[in-house]
Amino acid sequence: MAKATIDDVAALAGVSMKTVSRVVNNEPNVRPATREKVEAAISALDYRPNQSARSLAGNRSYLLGLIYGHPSAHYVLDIQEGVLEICRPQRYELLVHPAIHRDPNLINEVTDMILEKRVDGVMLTPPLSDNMNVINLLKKMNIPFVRVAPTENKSASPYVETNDEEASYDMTCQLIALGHTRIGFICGHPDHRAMSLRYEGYKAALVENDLPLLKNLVEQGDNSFESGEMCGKKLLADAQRPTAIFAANDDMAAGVMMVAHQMGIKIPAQLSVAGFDDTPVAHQIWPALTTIRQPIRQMAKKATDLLLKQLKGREIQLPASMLSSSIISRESTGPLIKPKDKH
Amino acid sequence: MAKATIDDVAALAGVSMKTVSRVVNNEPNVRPATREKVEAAISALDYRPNQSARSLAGNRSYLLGLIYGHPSAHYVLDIQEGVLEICRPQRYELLVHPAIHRDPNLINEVTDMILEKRVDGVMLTPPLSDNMNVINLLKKMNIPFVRVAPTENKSASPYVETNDEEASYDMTCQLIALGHTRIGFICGHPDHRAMSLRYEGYKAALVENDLPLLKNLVEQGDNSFESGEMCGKKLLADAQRPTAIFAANDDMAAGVMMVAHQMGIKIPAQLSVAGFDDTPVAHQIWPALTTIRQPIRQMAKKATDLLLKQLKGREIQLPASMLSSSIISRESTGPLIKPKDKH
DNA sequence: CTGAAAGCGCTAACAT
DNA sequence: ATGTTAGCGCTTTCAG
Repeated sequence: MAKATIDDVAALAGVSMKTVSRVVNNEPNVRPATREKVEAAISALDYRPNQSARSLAGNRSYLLGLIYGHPSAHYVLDIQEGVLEICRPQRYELLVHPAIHRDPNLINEVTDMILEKRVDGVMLTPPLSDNMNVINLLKKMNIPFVRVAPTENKSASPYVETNDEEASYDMTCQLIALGHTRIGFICGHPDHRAMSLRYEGYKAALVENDLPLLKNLVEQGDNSFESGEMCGKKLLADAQRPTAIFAANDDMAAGVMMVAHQMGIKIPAQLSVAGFDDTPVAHQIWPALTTIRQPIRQMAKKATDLLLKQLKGREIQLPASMLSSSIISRESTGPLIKPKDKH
Repeated sequence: MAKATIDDVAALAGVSMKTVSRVVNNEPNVRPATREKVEAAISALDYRPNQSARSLAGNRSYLLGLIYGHPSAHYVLDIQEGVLEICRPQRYELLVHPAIHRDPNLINEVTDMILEKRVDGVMLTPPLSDNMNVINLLKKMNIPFVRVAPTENKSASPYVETNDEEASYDMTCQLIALGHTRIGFICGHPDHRAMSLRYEGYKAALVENDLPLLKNLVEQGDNSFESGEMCGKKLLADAQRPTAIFAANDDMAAGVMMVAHQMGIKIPAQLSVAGFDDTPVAHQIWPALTTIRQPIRQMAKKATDLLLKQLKGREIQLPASMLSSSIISRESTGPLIKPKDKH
């Protein structure tokens, strides 16, 4: 059986092609009786509109582009599945594009996506949400786009965000409430601007609690497990070592825990460790890691929603949408146990 | 500036539309001089062929479908990026479809992908590589497909595979060589057929080394960390507990390690633990997990290559391709330390 | 509310 | 080696 076309359906239903088109696209101005007839014909023939033809005639591709640069597989997949959950029912498909941040070829590839694949809209995830080269290109091409968790130029496009800084502040306060005053912090990759907000939250909590910001308690990592190990080693080598370490992501926190284990430092009795992201490793590691969970999938869904609304020409009055992250308390953090004081 | 079309290019180059088409598609029978003229016009206008028009006229979508059901984000992303690496240069794009194994709606969704999105070819990853409903649908629809690591009906399509069973055999032998004779095994999800090959490898190694297959040393997990914890608890509660445990994936191995830590069992001094997959958790956990790494990305690349060859009508003489997995030895396994014998 | 006609930008088949 | 002619299956535009 050859694939049915819109003409076949029209013939079977005894209407014109255009009426079938109206039914398929849920357009108004079709009498219920006519609609039913057409729908019957559609299912009888198992008719499915040919996307290529729709795209060509309608000058729309029904394709969304996702450009991602995040190193974490879970983050990416969560975003991806969130997007699909929203766009599939509206007959939009997704083209995924892994991008290496700072890749000089990126601009070319994005141009290709727009000109050749004709994507109707684009989504950017961190750290690309802050990549001005891409943002400017998208604006120049006049193609709708949304960003997930941008930290800069927020007026450039609709976006969704989460309260990274606040969550980080809360986590730090929680450590302070447990009695910790020497709290180390491991910063994330400097290219990933959202990471610096996490550091801001840490600093704000110290200030709020009249704790000094000590330079030798802050190390610069790059989001990798290995950098967590290196920073952890430096922090823990200090005679006046911290009693708690808060890393800007879970991988680095896992690195700290690895080093602590190797040095025979007990967690959480002698050292509390906290991370950020709630990746799977967080609950699989021993002891299970206290961390912060971002609403990744919800952000992706909301962002897709904003993007599709743009495509449909609706003005977006509220370009931003804030979704909350939450602290997940596990076993890697605990109350400060004072070392025996000298008498 | 409006987007240039093939007519614009033809006009500028002073040739016919068809000649431009020939150049764009790298077809033969174009004089070098003509080709150059056309290429000059193409770059002058920054012309990019409209995919929708190509698809409609050529009755091809230049779209590949990836249907995945694997629970691990890294596995999926690795596959996805491997596919893109090969298909992008050939101007094919990828449509991703997360599928819940055994979802009754799956057949409908796949039908949609084929009929509506008109994908030219499909790739199936485990455990969908063995899903006969999908395989039969694909055959009925007469659409080319490849499978990654199928375990059954290997003649149904071209495929790529890895030596799971052999790797599992090797790992078990390695544990035996370290002196272990009571080696526990945690099986994977029964729906995931490749998992049972890992069990076969374990059994084969026991037989080869004249070791008994003890029922109370084998537990049934479901690939999750939590099931690893449960099975680990059962195995370790035994008075005659195993001195080594081999889990069919890393998540379950991590579960065993968690339980061991909680019970105060030292790894690897009192218990060796091995996993399978080399997920990130394997090297982030303490002590780092001995495991097996599959050539996921290479399998995806090879599979994409096979699929594209099919699409181009070349007969595939060698439908299968075997890529080797390898053992990654880390700190979670070590020699058997005999408990002090009673005198 | 419904329909007829005219393309969208390409490729395929067949000239030349 | 190059050009001509017809569509592909829809949406759009404009008429009724």
